[in-house]
Amino acid sequence: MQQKKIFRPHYSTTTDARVIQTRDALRNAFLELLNEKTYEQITIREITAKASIGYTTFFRHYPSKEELLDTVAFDEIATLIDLAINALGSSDTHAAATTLCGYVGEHRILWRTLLTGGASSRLREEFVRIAREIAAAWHNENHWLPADLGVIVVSSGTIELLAWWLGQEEPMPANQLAEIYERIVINPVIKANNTTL
Amino acid sequence: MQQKKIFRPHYSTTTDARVIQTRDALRNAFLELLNEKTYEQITIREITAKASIGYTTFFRHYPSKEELLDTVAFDEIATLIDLAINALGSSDTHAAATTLCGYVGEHRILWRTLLTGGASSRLREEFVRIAREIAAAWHNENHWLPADLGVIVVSSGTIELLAWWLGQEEPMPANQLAEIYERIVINPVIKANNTTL
Amino acid sequence: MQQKKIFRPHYSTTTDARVIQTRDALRNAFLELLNEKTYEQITIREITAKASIGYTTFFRHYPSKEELLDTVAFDEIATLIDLAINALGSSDTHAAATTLCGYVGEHRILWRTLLTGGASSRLREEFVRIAREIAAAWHNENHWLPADLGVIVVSSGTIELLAWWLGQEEPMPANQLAEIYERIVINPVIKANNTTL
Amino acid sequence: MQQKKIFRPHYSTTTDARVIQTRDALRNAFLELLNEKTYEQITIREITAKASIGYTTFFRHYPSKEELLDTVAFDEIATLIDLAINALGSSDTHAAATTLCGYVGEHRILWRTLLTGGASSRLREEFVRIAREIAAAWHNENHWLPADLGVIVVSSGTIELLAWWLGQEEPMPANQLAEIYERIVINPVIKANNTTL
DNA sequence: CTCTAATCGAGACGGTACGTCGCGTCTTACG
DNA sequence: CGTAAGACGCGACGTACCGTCTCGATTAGAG
Repeated sequence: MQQKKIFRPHYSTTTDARVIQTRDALRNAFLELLNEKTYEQITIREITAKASIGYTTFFRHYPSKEELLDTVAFDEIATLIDLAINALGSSDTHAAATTLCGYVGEHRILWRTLLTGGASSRLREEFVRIAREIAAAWHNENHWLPADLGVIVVSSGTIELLAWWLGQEEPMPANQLAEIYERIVINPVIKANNTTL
Repeated sequence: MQQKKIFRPHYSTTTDARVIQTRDALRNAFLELLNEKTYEQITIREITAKASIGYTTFFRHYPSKEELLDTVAFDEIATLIDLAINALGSSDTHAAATTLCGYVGEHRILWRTLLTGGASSRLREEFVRIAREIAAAWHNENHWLPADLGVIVVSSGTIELLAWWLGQEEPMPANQLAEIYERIVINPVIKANNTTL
Repeated sequence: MQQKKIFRPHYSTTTDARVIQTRDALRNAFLELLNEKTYEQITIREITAKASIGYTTFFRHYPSKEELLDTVAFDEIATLIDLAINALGSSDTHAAATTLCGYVGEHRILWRTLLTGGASSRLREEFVRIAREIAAAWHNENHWLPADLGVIVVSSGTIELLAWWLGQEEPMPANQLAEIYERIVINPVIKANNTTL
Repeated sequence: MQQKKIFRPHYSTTTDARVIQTRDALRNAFLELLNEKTYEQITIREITAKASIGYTTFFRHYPSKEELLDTVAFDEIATLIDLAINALGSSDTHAAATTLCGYVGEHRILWRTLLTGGASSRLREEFVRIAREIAAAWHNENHWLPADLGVIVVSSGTIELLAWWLGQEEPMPANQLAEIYERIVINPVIKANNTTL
C-alpha cells in the first residue's frame, strides 16, 4: 500500500486527457483479454502491450492487476447487488426481478465478460461477499432458514442464472428469464415461510 | 538412449511404501496450506517444504499443483455428485437429501477444507462442470425450465449450502440441513412443474 | 503481443552506464573465480553472487557462461594470434617474438588468469582453433612439413611457453623468453627447410 | 573417497566373469560416446544405457565418470610417456621417435578417440602433467633452457603432433611422421645446446 | 505563446517461482 | 539374500513475470 518513490500522481481523479485515455486503453485491453483467457493467465505485460501502453505506466494508474479488475467491476457489481437486494426484499418481487434482468440485458457485453470470462469466479465470490455484507442487517422472518444462508443461496443463484443466460447463443427474453428467476431463486427463499415443512 | 524427461514411473499405482508415504505427505501438506491461503498463493516449494519432501520429488508424483488438487479432490467430488444427482432425480428426494448431507458431515474436515479453503472457487467450478456433464442426458419434464439451467442452479445451490454449513462454528444437525436443502434447492426445481406459472 | 523471451537488448553495444558497470562486475568476478577453480566448477550463481548482481541479470548480458568467457577472451586471443602469426611469417622473427612476449608481459595479470587459470584448456583449444583458421591460406614452402601441422605445433608451443612463463614466481625477462621461444618453437618450423634431413 | 554403505565389492581386482563383462561394457560404451560428444556432455546415465547396465551398477565399479576415464586412459598414457621420455632422453632419438609413432599407430583406434574425441583436452593436460612429474628429476644440460619448460614443450608438441596424425583421413606412414617429430619437437630441445644463439 | 511540470516509453535491475536435468545415495522388492 | 530398479534429496540450469528505479522525450495547460 505504502508506495515509496514511484511517481503516481494519477491515483486521484484528474481531468488530464492523457490520463483518461490511458485508463480507458487499459480497461478495454483487460476486458478483451478476459474473453480469451483466465485472470491468472493474463499478465500485466500483456495488458499494456494490447493497450499500446508502456509497462511501467500501468503502475502509475493501478498498483496491481487486482486493483484494475476492481476498478472495472466494482460499480457494476454494486449496482447489480442493489437490484438483487430489492428483488429479495421487495414486496413486488416480480417487478424487481424484471428490473434486474433488464439491467443486465442492457449491459450484456460487459456482464458477459465479467460473468463468463476469465475472471468469473472472482466476480462471483466478490458478488456473494458484498451481498453478505450488505445484507448482514437484513431481517428474516423465516425461523427455519438462517438469514445468511438465504443471502448466499439467492446471491449465488442470481449469479449463476445470469451467467447461464449471458452465455446462451440465443438468449430468451429478459422478462421470461425474470419469471424463472422468481420461481427457482427468489420465491423458494422468501415465500417459503408460509409453507409448513 | 536419452532420458525421456524427468523420471516419472509413479503416476501409475504402486505399492511401494515410500511412494505412498510421499504422496500422503504432499496431500496433507497441501490440505493444511489450503486452510491458510489461496490456491494461487500456495507454491510448490511451500508444499514440499511443509511435507519435508524434496522439491524435485513433487514432480515425480504430480506434473503440477493442479494435478495434485485434482487427485485430492476428484474422488470426493464424484461421490458427492452421485449423491446430488440422486437427490435431484430420485422420487424420494427427502431420503436422498439426507444421505447427501450425512455423507458430507461424515467427511466434514476434508470437505471444509475443499469448500471453504483456498481452493473453494476451483472446487465449485469443477463441481458444477462435472455435474453438467453427467446431467447432460438428464431429462427434464419442466417445459418452462431449460435443463442445464436447472442443473447449474441446483449444483451451485448444493455447493453453497454445504460450504455455509461447514463454515459454521456450531453447525446444525445434518437432517435439519437436509430439510432446508430440500426446500430451497431441490424442490423449487423439480417439483415446480405442477405449478402453473 | 507476447514477450519474446527474456528481455535482452544489451547484446549490442550500449553506452548506458549501468550496463557498463554490470558487465565489468561480471567480468571481474569471473576472472577472480577462474583463479580459484575450474571453468566447469564455476556456476553462474557464483559469478553473480561475487559480482553482487542479480542472477537473472546475468542472462540479460550473456546467454551462457561460455559467452562470457568468449567476450572476456576473444579480443585478447585475436591480438595474440596476430602477433604469433607475425612471429611465424615475418622475416625478422626475432623482433616478432620479442614483440609477442613483451605484449603478454604487459598484460601479465589477465593472461596469467587466462592461461593458467580454470579456463586454460579452453583457451588453448580456442587459440589453436583460431590460429588454424587464420593460417588456412598460409603458404608453406617446407615440402616435408604439412602446413596445418606446422601451425598446430607452433600455436600450442606458443601457448605452453607463455603459460609456463606466466606461472613462474620469478619470471625471466621477456627478451630472454623471446630467445628461447625463437629457438624451440619458431625456428624449428620455419627455418628447418634449408636443412637436409 | 570414503564410501559409506553402497555395496562396492568390485573396486578390487576380481576375476569374476560378470565383473569383467560389466567393466568392458562400460569402457566400450564410454569410448563410443567420446567419439560423438564432449566428456562433459556425456552423462553417466547415457553410458549405462548404452552399455545396457543398470545406472546404480556404474557406481559399484567407478566412483565417478572421472575415474572411468582414468581407468580407460591411464595405462595408455603411462606407456606413451615412457616412450616419449625415451625419445627425449635417448641418445638414439631417431629410433625412439620411430618406436613411439609406431606404438600409437598400432593402437590407432583407441588413441584417436583419446586424442581427437571429447576428452582430448583432458587427456592432453593429463599427459603433460604426468610427463612433468616423471621428468622432474630429469637433468638438462642446456643452461639456457629451463628443464620443465623443455618437458612441457616436448610433451605438448608430442601430443599435438599425434592428434593431428590420428585425425588425418589419409595418414602418412609412421616412420615419416617420426622424422617430422624428431625435427620439430625433439631436436630443437635436446640438440639445440650445441648451437650458439 | 511560451515554458514548466505532468505524463509517458524504454528498459536495466533484483527478485521469486517455475519446471528440467543430472548427480550420487539409499531402499526395496524380486529372482 | 544379493542386486537392479528406482525413489529420493540436492543444486544448477535457463525462463517468465513481478514491481522498482532511473532517464529522457513529449505534451498539456498555466502564466
